[in-house]
Amino acid sequence: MNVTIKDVAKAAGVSVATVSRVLNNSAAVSASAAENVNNAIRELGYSPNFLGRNLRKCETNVILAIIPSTEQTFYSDIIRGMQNAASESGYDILLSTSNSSHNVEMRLLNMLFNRTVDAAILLGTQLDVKTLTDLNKQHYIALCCERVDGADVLTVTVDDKGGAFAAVDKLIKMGHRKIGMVSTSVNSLSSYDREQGYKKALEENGINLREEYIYRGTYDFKHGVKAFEHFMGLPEPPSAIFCISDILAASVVKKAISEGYSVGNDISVCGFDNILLSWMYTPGITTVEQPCYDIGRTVVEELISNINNGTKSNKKIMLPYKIIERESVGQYNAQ
Amino acid sequence: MNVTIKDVAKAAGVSVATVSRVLNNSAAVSASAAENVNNAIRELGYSPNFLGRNLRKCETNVILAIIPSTEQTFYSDIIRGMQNAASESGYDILLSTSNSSHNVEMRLLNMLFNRTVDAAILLGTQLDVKTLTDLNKQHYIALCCERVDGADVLTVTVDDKGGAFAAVDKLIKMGHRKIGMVSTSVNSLSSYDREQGYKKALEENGINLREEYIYRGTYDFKHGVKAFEHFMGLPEPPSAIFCISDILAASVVKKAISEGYSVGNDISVCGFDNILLSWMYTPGITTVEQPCYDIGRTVVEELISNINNGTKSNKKIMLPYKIIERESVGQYNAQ
DNA sequence: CAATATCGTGAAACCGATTTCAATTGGCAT
DNA sequence: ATGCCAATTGAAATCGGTTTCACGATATTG
Repeated sequence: MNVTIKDVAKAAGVSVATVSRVLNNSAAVSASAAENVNNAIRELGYSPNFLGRNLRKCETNVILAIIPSTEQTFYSDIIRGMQNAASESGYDILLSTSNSSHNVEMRLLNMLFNRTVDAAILLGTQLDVKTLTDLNKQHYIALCCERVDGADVLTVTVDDKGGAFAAVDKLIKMGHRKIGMVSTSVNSLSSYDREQGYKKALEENGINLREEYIYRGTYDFKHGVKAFEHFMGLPEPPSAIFCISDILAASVVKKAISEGYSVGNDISVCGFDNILLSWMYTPGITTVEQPCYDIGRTVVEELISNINNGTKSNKKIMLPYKIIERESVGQYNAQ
Repeated sequence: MNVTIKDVAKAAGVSVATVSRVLNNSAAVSASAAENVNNAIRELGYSPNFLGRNLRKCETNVILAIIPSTEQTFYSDIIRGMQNAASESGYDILLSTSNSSHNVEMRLLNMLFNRTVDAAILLGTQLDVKTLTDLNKQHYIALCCERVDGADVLTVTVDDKGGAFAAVDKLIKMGHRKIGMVSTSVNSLSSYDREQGYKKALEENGINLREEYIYRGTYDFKHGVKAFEHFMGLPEPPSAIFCISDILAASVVKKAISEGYSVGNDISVCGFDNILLSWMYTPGITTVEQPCYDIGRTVVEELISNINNGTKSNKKIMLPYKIIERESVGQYNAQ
């Protein structure tokens, strides 16, 4: 049924070894033989079976990227960066979603064990430090966007703490003293780091931390609404709210508007990520931009460099953020 | 270095054939032999190499889904549906993005030729009818969300024309007579079908079609802004605007608000897709919902059924839409 | 001119699994 | 005790490539 390298060899009147050499430019082949082979390939419509090839070479040139969910447009540019970097080295990126499920993640990582892919990139993971470190000893893996404390694994993230610090510091410089934060209670170090940045900004500006000003929920947009309700129920509601994601920020903004607030005047809201939504919203949402494309490129470049050199650099790379000013944040005005 | 089936066989004191039988439950193996094998597998930490396995079985149990871009959250539920349906049959879904590039798409489809995957699903494609039909003769492929006229290929979409008809008919029933449409000039039949639904609704309600009421750009959100400017520059601007996507609708709404319009009162805007954004926007955007999860499930179920039966049903399946009413559409009020 | 290096080539081993086929074993009926 | 059948089992073929190695032919060197 399918045309194999043997058929090509027969049609070209050469051995399979010669065909293979032509396919891979792996050794000198006479011009006439090469021409015969190429003609045969064209005539027969031959395409090499990668299962045979990969089995022999013990490599697939495929890198698996596991994303928690496709719900956030956030990953779009990261993936583009990954794919560009990968294709420059002859690799392909395959995506799969884990739905933040430990079981699904393990099932997907099985593709590493069974050699379907050469490496895996985890954009957020449910695995613990030990599992990750062990995994990294046997295989090529990397963490992206979400670090894991103590895991000795190649990791590329934005400067979460720095970005949060800069955003909150900016709010303070604009006169805000009562600043709420919408964070998560889930086991996520990016949230934790952003909280640290928030706290540092308060501290450096001589503002006391108030526990009731930190709301912890999940990444789900519904928690933006709940956070806003919580803050506005306080005796002294904050005049500005810093959110660990644009989705949560948009949700806070929506609720604020529906309650009759003028966002950017009565209350300021700042997000994180700079996804399309923050640009499109009315009012535009001030946010901390992640260098998504570069994050994607960097993690793949480092990973392929490890593969090619047979090393495990396990670098921890932190890329710079950028503050994007829009209309959802304004000068503090005492009423 | 790596532990193979041979190592397991040696450790368990049986032949590789017996190990294989245990791995696949393919034939009767004595309880004692099975136990030895399982112990050896556990002790050695053995995981079968799928390249060898797949090479021999001529199957990978992997389906490739090619999405034009990850930019639109729209695909999230479709992919979830695909993955659920796939895993029920022991398949995995791999995603890749083509960035709407013909070249990238062909490079990805190469995974079909080289047997890296068993089948491919195209969510939008740059390929022409002949290429698709030929491809479908040699391999298992399917179209999802975006049909191609005349392509004899399994296709699953929403009822684009029906959804657009219902949305525009609703606008008319609410008193609107001057209705703009934001469409695309790109080669996309979903846009075309939605235009047909728009035209049909006008016709059935005895409203003359005005060419200047149809703006054609691309899917890029910037075209929402341009469309709005175009419409408002007309001598008789429309009182309602129907958009072929929520992204474009949100962009129209943003521009309208920034121009001082009260969306839902001064002007009505309706989208298509029902992505998260349409819910989160202020005002909430009235839209036509696609049954994304079911679309994903259905296309995978049909595809796997084709693979298992060795058939090519090439069905054209159209799933029902649902109108979601929010605040961006209101009764026509003559000013 | 002899000795040696280089080039092009094919036969065969190999990657790691599955599957066919034949052989061995044990149980049961006669 | 003999014959027959079913249940286990392993040797070997196979999937489709890549790569090693040996060999003959040609080119280069002293």
